[in-house]
Amino acid sequence: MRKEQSSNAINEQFLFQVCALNSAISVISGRWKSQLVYSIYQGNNRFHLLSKALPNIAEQVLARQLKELEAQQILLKKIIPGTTPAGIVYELTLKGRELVPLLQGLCNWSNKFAAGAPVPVPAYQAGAGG
Amino acid sequence: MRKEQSSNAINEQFLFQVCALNSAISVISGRWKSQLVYSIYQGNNRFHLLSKALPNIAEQVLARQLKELEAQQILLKKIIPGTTPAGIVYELTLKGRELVPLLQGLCNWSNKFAAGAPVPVPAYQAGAGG
DNA sequence: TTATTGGCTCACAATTTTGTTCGCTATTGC
DNA sequence: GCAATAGCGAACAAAATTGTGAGCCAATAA
Repeated sequence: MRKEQSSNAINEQFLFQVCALNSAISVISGRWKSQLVYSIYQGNNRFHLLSKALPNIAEQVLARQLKELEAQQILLKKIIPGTTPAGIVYELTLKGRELVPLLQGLCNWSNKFAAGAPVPVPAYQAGAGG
Repeated sequence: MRKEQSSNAINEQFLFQVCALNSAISVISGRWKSQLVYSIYQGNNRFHLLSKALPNIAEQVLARQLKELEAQQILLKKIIPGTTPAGIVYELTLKGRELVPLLQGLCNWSNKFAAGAPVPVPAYQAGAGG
């Protein structure tokens, strides 16, 4: 549970006020979270599909992270009628869908500068070999 | 210190392998971190300037976060010669500079969907009033 | 009757992150 | 001799996140 008056929580709130960037980061920064968003985007829109796509995640953790993403309005749950036990489909909201290209941007950025990747050279240096 | 063999650490590594997205998230997700990148980008390139820009951060925490950002090659330190005590300038690397627009994207995304913001309406619904 | 399915909730333990206290460098100025 | 400056490092405490063990629902198949 949150302490609300801890320095930690106060600093978090402070950052939220400084720039919405920090709220965005806090939304996507939990373990599994952005990967879940991306997995759902790819069509793994059921609990067991996500479980299969990310074999290391415990079901309890999966449930918790999904719940948080729902609270943050990144996704929503829809009950599939006439199934037993009732199945649930996870769908990205507009907010969630618009997050995806940003995540892809981060992915590309990370790949570009990964260890072992060819060193990126600024344009004005490229070919300036002597 | 890291435990390396904890489920937590193993899962983190697992996600790093699934997609570079997860490495990117782990780079920017510490408290203060992306705000520091942005502050440096805005010209607060000295320790005391950052301290002033973010009055709530403890100096030791600031030092630690800067050190981590340096280890992740987001920024680098340059000693100002002939000053006493020796001053240090923080500069974004290419990797750091290319992170900035992604952070701005996250900021815009967050603002767009913030509570109180006008509800974004998909194009095909806009004006479909009957 | 018991196991199985799909999706969870709750409480607690393990781990990690964040903040705090103390101290250090080395020079200038009072 | 002592404070101030600019920038930290180490060790520890507080808080937050993540993982784990147990169990629940309600129908249906074995």
